[in-house]
Amino acid sequence: MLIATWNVNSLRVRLPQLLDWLGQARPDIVGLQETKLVDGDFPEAELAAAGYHAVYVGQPTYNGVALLSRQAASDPLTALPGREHDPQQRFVAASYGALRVINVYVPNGSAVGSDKYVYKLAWLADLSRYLLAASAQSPKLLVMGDFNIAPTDLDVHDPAAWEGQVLVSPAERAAFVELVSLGLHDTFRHLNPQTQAFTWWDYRAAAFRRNQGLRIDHILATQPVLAASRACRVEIDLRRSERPSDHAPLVLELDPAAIV
DNA sequence: ATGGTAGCAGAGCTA
Repeated sequence: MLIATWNVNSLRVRLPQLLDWLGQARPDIVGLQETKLVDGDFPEAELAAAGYHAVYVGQPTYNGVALLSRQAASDPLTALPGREHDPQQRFVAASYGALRVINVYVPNGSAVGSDKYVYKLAWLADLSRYLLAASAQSPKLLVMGDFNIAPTDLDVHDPAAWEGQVLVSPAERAAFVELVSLGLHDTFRHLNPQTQAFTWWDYRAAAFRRNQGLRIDHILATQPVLAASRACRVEIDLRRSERPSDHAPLVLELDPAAIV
C-alpha cells in the first residue's frame, strides 16, 4: 500500500505528469498541495478516468489541497476545525477504512518576523491543537503534506547559509517538535535515520542541478501506522522531468494487513 | 549578486 504527498505547484500545469505517475506507480492515497484551482475547475473527470476518487478544496490563484484515492473516502473534512472561515484553503482530511489521513499545506511564512510568519506559527498552533483530538479519535492516523519546515540541519543542504531563516527558524522547528510530541512520528526520518534527502529545490539559481534542497514535505504517522511502515522515499524523477514542480513526491510504503 | 525562476494573471504577489 502506497501513500504519497506532492506539492504540485498548479494542478492545471502538472496534471499530465500526475496522471502519468498515477498510472505507473499506482499509489493508493495521494495528498496534493498548491492545486491553485477553484473547485469548479478541479479535474475530477480526468482523475476518475484514471481510477481515483478525490476530496478537494481550492480558491482562486493560491493554495488549494486534495486527497486522491483508489478506494472511496469517508468522513471528508475540508477545513481545519476552528479555521472554517479562513479563506486560505490548506487542509483536507478523509478516512479510508480504519486509516484517517490529514493532508496539509502549511503556510510558507515568507520571512522570519513578517505577518505571514506570525500567521504560519498561529496556523501550526491550531493544527497542533486539532491533532491532539484527532489522534485520540483515530489511532491509525497519517498527517502529511508540505509543512514548510526542515526539522533538523540534516534536512538542509547548507545549514550555515540557512541558519535562522524561514523554513528552519527555531520557532518553526519547535512547532514541528510539538507535532511529533503528539505521537506523530516522522516516517522518513524513522526509516532513514542518517540519510540526507530533500523534497524541495528552489526554481532559482539552478538549485536542483546543484542539489541545493530542503526536506520540508513530510508524512507523520501514529505508532500503529509507523509499525506498518516498510519504506519511505523521495520520487526524485518527477523533479527531473520537463516543466517540473519545485517539489518531488514523498512516498510511504505500508503493510496493508496492519492497516485494515 | 538582497539576485535568481515559475505560476497566476495580465501588474505584482507568492513561493
